Amino acid sequence: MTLDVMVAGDPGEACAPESGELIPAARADCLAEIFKALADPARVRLLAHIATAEHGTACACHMPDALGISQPTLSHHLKKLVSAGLVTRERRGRWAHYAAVPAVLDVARDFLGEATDGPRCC
Amino acid sequence: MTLDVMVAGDPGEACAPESGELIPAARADCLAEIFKALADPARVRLLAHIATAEHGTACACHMPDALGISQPTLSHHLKKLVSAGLVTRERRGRWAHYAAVPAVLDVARDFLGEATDGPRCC
DNA sequence: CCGACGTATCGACAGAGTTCGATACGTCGG
DNA sequence: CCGACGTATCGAACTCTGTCGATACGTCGG
Repeated sequence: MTLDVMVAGDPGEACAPESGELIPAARADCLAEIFKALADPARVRLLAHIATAEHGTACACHMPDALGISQPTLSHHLKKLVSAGLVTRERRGRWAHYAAVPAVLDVARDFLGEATDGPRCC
Repeated sequence: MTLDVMVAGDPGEACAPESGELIPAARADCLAEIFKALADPARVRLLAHIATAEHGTACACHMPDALGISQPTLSHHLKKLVSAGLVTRERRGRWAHYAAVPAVLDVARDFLGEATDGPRCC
């Protein structure tokens, strides 16, 4: 114990001490949850399919055929999207219709906007 | 064999045959790659830290301390961000400086914009 | 020239995610 | 009432990812 850590605190400090801001962990966790729901090609296509649907809603009956995945896999991916709050599920009779939630997508889009606009300077 | 699959092709067809459009697999794969790079709280904070830095670039020296992760873990996450094209790496002397790539972030933002704007109708 | 420093890579482990077949649940048609 | 249909869940196998300690590489200061 008490090793030779006598180098003290900060030596050179060649780079700026605090360049960028550090967003709170809660916000980072929420954003990561949204992005994690989109971290799969099948779910990206699924969201695009639902969001661009004619009436804003799309039923799941044709999706396995269109995406080339099995029905349980589709249900799994849709569950992920619903859990993340990106889409909502509504059962009409024995068909399930899904609709996108623009508010949650805006959260992710705003974050990317902050990052795209670059530093606050200039 | 030859089970009673005589139900033929399509029965009821209660829902619209083609509600939403299906984006090509290549685009979905590219978008999923970007979102996968952001599917972690540490990388979300990392990107925000880099993008909002004063000169557009941030060095990696203070990051492990700020995020509470070890140095190899930081290097791993930064490698993911660089591989996805979200940030670029530039070595100045023995320090590494990272800068965000707005063009790639715009790709993800545009996709979310399409999904947020909802269906083309109305 | 050599030690100190910042960074990247390697190996290993735990944990989560993706995929499918099989199966259970709820609903419509005859 | 019962079979057919669409959907959700379960279990299992495989892969991917996150995390760390240990270590190698390249650079600066004395």
